[in-house]
Amino acid sequence: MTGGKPETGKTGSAAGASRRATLKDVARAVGVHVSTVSRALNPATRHLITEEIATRVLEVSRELNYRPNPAAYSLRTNRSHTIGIVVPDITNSIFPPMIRGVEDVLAPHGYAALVVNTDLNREREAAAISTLSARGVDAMVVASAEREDAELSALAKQGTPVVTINRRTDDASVSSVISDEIEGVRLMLAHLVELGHRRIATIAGNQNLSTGQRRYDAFLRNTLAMGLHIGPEQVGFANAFNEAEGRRCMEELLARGSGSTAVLCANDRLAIGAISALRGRGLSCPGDVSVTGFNDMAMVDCIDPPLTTIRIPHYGIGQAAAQFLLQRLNETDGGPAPLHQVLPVELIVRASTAAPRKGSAEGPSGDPAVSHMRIVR
Amino acid sequence: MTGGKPETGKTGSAAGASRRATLKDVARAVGVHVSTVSRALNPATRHLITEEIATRVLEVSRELNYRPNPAAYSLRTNRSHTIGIVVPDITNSIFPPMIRGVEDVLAPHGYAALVVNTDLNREREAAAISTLSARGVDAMVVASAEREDAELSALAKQGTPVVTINRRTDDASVSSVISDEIEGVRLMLAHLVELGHRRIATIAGNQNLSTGQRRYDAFLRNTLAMGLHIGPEQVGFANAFNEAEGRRCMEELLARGSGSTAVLCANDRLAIGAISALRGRGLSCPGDVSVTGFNDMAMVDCIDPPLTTIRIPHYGIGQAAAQFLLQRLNETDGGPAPLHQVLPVELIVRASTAAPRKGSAEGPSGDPAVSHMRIVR
DNA sequence: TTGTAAGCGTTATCAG
DNA sequence: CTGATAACGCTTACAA
Repeated sequence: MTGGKPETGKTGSAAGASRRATLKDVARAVGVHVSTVSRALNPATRHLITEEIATRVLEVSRELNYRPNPAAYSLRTNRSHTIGIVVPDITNSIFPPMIRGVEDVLAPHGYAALVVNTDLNREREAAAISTLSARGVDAMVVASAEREDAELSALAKQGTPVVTINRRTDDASVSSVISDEIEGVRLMLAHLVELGHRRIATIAGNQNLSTGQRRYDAFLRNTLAMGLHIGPEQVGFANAFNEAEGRRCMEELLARGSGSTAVLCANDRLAIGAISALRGRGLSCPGDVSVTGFNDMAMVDCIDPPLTTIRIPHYGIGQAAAQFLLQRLNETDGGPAPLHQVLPVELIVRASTAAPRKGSAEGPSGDPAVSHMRIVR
Repeated sequence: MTGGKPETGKTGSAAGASRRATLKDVARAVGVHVSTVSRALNPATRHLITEEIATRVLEVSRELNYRPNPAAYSLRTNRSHTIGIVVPDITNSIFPPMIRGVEDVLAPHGYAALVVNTDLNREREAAAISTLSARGVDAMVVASAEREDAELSALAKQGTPVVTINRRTDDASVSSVISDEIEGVRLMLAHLVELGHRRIATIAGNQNLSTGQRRYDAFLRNTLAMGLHIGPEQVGFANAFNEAEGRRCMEELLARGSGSTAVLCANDRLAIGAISALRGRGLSCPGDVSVTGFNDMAMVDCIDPPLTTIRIPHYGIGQAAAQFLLQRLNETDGGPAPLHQVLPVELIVRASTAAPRKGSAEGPSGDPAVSHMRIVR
C-alpha cells in the first residue's frame, strides 16, 4: 500500500505518497540550495546564513516534517549517534538501573543505545564488541568486562571511547566506573563485628572479575586488620554470581563445619542462595547464622529475611559512565587520560543479620563453641 | 593518534594506518570491480559470480577484516537492521526477559535492538516512537501501548512492522502478543474458591491499559459465573501498577471493611504493596487475608510470603513478537493480516494464599462473619 | 559472468 | 552569504 512506486518521474514530485522529506525537498520548497538548508539546520553553521532565510528554512522543514536521514549523516560524518551497551544479562536486575542511568543522560544529547547480552560467555562478549563496533557505535559501555580482557584493551587502544561499569579491567588504560567495594566490605565487616560476630566466613565471587577479586581482597585485609582469624575452611569460592552457587558454597561451608556465625557473600544472589541452603539444613537466618549481600538489588528488601547488604549506586554508575563518554565524544583531540571513578556505597542493615546466638564463639579466634552447624550435618 | 590524515593521495593506499577496509579495498586486492565483490559477498547474488573468484573474494575480505559499512548499506537499501524496543521502564523486572526474548531471536538474523524507556508518560511514548522511526528502525516492539494509542495506530497504518507485547491496543490493526489473562484470572479465582474463599476483593489496574482492563473484566465475569457476589466495596482501582498504589488500594479496601478474605491483585507489584499495607495494619498474609499477584516476576518466590501468582511467559512473549516481525520483515508485499497472539499462563501456588480463617464468611454472599478488618480500622 | 555508472541524503570544500 | 560539486560506501539496473 505505502511502499509502491511513488509517482512517475524519478527526479520528481515532492507531493508523492508518504515519502519522507529530504533536504532537497525543503530546499525546493524554500527556493534555495540544499547546502544552504543544511547550514541553516545545523546550529553550528546557522550563523553563516541570513537570519531571514534561516528562519524560513526552519519553518518549512517543520511543515514538511523533515527528519535528517541518519544513514546519510552517518555515512558522511562517521558518527552514528549510537552507543553500545554490553551487559552479561539484562535479566539480572542489577543491570537495568545502570542502563537507565546511561540512557537517561545520553538520550537528551541525541544518542540512542544498542543493548546486547553476553551471558558471561567469553566468545559472546568478543562477538558483541565486534558486532557493535562493526555497527559503528560512537562509544561503548560494558558491564561484562573480565579482569583480563583483550578485546576491551584493543578497543581502547584503538581509540574507541569505552568505559566499563560495575567491573573494571586490570588494564588501567580502559576507563571504568565502579563502586567502592573496599569500603563496602569494610562497613559490612564492622557491622558484623559490632553485632558480636567473631567467626565470619565468606562466599567469594569469581576471582577473574574485579568485583570478585576486590571484595575478597577487602575481606581478607579487613578481617586481618580487625584482628579476626580466617582459616581456609571459612571461605568458599563461587564460580558464578548466582543463587545456585551461593547454595553450593553454603553447603560446602556447612559440611566443613567452620563454625562461623556469619557469612559475608560477595553479592545478593549468592546470599539468597546461601540463605536457602541454610533453610535446607533446618537452620535459620539470622537466628543461626547471619548472611549479608552486596549490591542491594531490587526486591531484596522484600525477601525473607530482608537482606542486610551494601547499596551500590546502580543508576549513578550508569550516569557517570555516560557523562564521561559524552565528554570524551565532544573532544576533538584523541583523548585524555583514562578515568577511573569509584562511587560511594552505603550499608543497609535489614534483618538477615543479628547478634550471634548465646553460646557462640565470642573470642576472636577461639575454639568456636557453636556446633549447631555440625549437628545438622 | 588514529584518525589523522591517512597517507597522501586521496584515491590511494589501502595500507593506511587503521582505516577500515571498504569494498573498494578488497576489490583492488582481488583485482576485480567493487560490484563484483559486492555480489560475491551477498549470498543472494553469489551465484552470479565465478566460483573461483567468489571464494577469492571471501578470502581476501576476511584477511582485510572487511566489515560492511552499515550506514552506506542503510542509505542505499533503506534497511537499518535495527529494531526499536520501547518499554515503560527497563527497571521493572517483567520487561527484561521480554527484551531478551526479542533480542535472542533477532540477533542471529543480524538485527540489533535500540531500547528506550517512556516512564508511562504519554508524551515520552510519542517521542520515543518518533525518535525511533526517525532513526529508521526496520520494526518496533512496544511494551508501553495504551488501549487508545494514536501513535501506534498511525505507525501501523503507515506500514511499519510493529507489535505490542504484554499489552495491546484497542485498535485491532496493530499486532500484539499477550498472555492469556482471562484464563489466568479464572485459574486464580478457582484456586481461591477451592481454598474456601467466598468474599474476594480485587485491586484492579489502570483501565486504560489492556492488562488492567482484561484482568478486571475477567474478574467480574468469572466471579459472577462462579456464583460469587461482588459489591463495589470489594474493588479498588490502582492508578499505576506499583507497590505504592497496591498499598493505597489495600488500605482503602480495609477502611471500607469489605470483609473479604482474599484479594486478587492485577499484578505482583500491587500484591506486594497490598501485603505491606496488611502488615501495616497488623494483619497477616495469608493468615488474615490471602493475596494473589499476576506475572510471576523475578524474586516473588523469595519474598515473604512467597507469592501465589500467575506465571506469564515473559521470555516467550518476546520471542513470539520477534518471530512475527522477522516474518513480516521478509515479506515482499505490504503485509498480511495483523496477528494477535495469546500465550498460555500457569497458576503458581505459593504461600500467600491459604484457606480463610475459621469463622470467616462461608456462604457465597452471606453477611461476612469476618470482622477483623473492621476491628483494626 | 563482469564492469559501468547512477544514486541513496548528507556535509564539506571551494568558488563566486 | 550562497551555490555548485565532490565525496562517504554501498547496491543495482544496464551494458558488455
